Amino acid sequence: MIPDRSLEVLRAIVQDYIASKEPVGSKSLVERHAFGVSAATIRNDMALLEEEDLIHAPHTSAGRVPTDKGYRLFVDRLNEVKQLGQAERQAIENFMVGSADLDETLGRTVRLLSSLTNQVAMVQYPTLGKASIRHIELIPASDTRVLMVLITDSGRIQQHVVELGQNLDESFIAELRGKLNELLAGVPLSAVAEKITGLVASFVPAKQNQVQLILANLLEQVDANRQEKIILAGTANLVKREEDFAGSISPVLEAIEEQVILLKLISEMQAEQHGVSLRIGKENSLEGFSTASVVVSGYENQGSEIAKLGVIGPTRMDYLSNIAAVRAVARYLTKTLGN
Amino acid sequence: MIPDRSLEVLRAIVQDYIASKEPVGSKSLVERHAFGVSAATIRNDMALLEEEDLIHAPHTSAGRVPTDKGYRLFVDRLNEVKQLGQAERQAIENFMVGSADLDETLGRTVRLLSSLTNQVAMVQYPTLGKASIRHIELIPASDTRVLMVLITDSGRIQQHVVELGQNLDESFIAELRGKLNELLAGVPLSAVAEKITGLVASFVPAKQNQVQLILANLLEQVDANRQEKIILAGTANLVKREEDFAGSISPVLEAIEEQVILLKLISEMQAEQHGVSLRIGKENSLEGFSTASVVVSGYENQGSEIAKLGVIGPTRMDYLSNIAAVRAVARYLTKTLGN
DNA sequence: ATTGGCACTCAAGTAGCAAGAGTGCTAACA
DNA sequence: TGTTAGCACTCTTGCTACTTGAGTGCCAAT
Repeated sequence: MIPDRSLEVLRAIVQDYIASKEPVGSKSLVERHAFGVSAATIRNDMALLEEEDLIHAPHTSAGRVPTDKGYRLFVDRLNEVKQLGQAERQAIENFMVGSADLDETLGRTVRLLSSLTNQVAMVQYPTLGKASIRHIELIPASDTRVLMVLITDSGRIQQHVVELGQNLDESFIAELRGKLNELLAGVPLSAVAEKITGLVASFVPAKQNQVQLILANLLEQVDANRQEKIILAGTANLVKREEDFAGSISPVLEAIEEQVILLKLISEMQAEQHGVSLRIGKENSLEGFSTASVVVSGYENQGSEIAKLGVIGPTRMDYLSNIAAVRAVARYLTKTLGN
Repeated sequence: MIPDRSLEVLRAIVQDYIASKEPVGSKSLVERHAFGVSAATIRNDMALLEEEDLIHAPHTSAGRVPTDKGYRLFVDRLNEVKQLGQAERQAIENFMVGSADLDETLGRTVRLLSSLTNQVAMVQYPTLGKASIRHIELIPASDTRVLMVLITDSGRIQQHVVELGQNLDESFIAELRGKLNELLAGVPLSAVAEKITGLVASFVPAKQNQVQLILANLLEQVDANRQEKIILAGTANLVKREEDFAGSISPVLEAIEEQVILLKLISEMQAEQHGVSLRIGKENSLEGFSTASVVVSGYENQGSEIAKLGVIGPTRMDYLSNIAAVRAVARYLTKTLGN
């Protein structure tokens, strides 16, 4: 087992390294922290930590840098997660107040998280897997196009324009709207497909191809809810921190431009302690993320987790602050969504 | 006046510099281009160009680099703008096909432009200043909330949720919807405010505060159309080209994160030749954009320009290709919007 | 277990040097 | 007058060698 003082040394190394971004040596360590022992003793402890693969010396005669494993131990066992300061709490309150619809709320959230952490922030749009349909509206949008609005009981509103290719007939649209709502109100999204089988046949043949079109579009929209979406903010922060990433940041940049990669990344992360999930460096299964860390938390609506949010930054990040920020923002978002 | 051959030399310098990213000297110039004269003669020409502030030597014994003024002369007088290649045209077609609503179309457009130019691309959402209302829809979204959908004759659809604070009354909503459409169908957005004065008074007192709420929201949405919006893609390209920017890119990054700055930048650019507007380096009024160039073109709907799109990159960019791409994408977008 | 001492290593900075690219100028040339 | 060759000069770049300083690892003494 690793003795207590060695763990204290590890904690000091992580803290100093995050603060200074320079490998930290035994001498500066004893200067900055009151260990009550000499540098030579610290060196012995450091040798032990190195053996355990918790720290690592980039060069024979350089100071030490925490390894991924070292960071992991640091966050898991050596620290209480900070509470946010008063100023930050205030900032959150100010930011979130007065958001009306989901788009705006999530937009504000992601910008908030980015400015709070100075990292790249991401917010995933809620998945509607468990949601059900509250109402479907069909509105003529032009001579041949109809706007379909899908409202779910999670409060999400989605709209899409369907091109019918021929002049539309108000009464027919009204009829279809009535039938759809009668059939689908309260139906979970996952059950929509089976519910509407047979609906086409209930219309006069002349209208069947239009019905077909609209239904296909409806299914597409329901499906689009499984195909998730992420919004980002603060990508500029990545560049400002470019040197913090040991290697190149291009894999990270590419991931950020590719929603699919980010979604995969997020979906693999299940909440751990504090309700927050953390992947440090090589813990990320993703190739090229070996110098990046990801902090993610789920947020909820009506008691169940609907999506996730988090930040991406260099492994050399301030884990405690970032975890605190992600957790706090997730809570506020949950609260905001609950109205 | 500057002799023809000197201008040829300028063209050659710009081309070589864009290709190699290295200052270009007299010797390599005669090797790569068949001028039919010796390097010494070229040197004389270069001295002339330098006197005119068209090129500049970073160091006494280095090659020359075009100045902003040099680039300007190059694009204005020394070249035909390229036509896009077959492959690129095909890419545009493929990209744009099958976009249904405005959001999606613009989203595709901006990604297309980014991948075509390998620069940061931006697309401004259409301003609806001249548009008029086609239809207003009010849809109950939950017990106390109503969804307001605003459809304009430019095909744009906007939706917003209004919180009424008390249980809503279907027949009242229907009445309001009827009155609103009767009053506002075909009315230009700019005239909405005056049209609805007095509408509140036509309702029974018990409903007036709800009407007030909804109308306030309607006006807000109409106003939100003046407050413009820009979407971006390919910010990662900026980082890849970081070295291409002489100084730091942080001002550019900040501008990109701040919609307001971008909007200001764009709004100052009026179309010049080829329907494309170009600002090179210090021509940008914006502080910190002295190493960036911006290429912008307007796009149209129903014959009038409704918004702009373009790219941002280092002054050392391939102007001809980028201008061609921006122009082509703007045309395709105009075509797509015209259905 | 801790400590002081000491030899050793390595990165980073500095100085000197040679090579190469490019310039400006001048004098000759067509 | 425009063009050219030649040449001295400048400046960057890369290389090498050297020094310095931070930091280590080990050992013998406490």
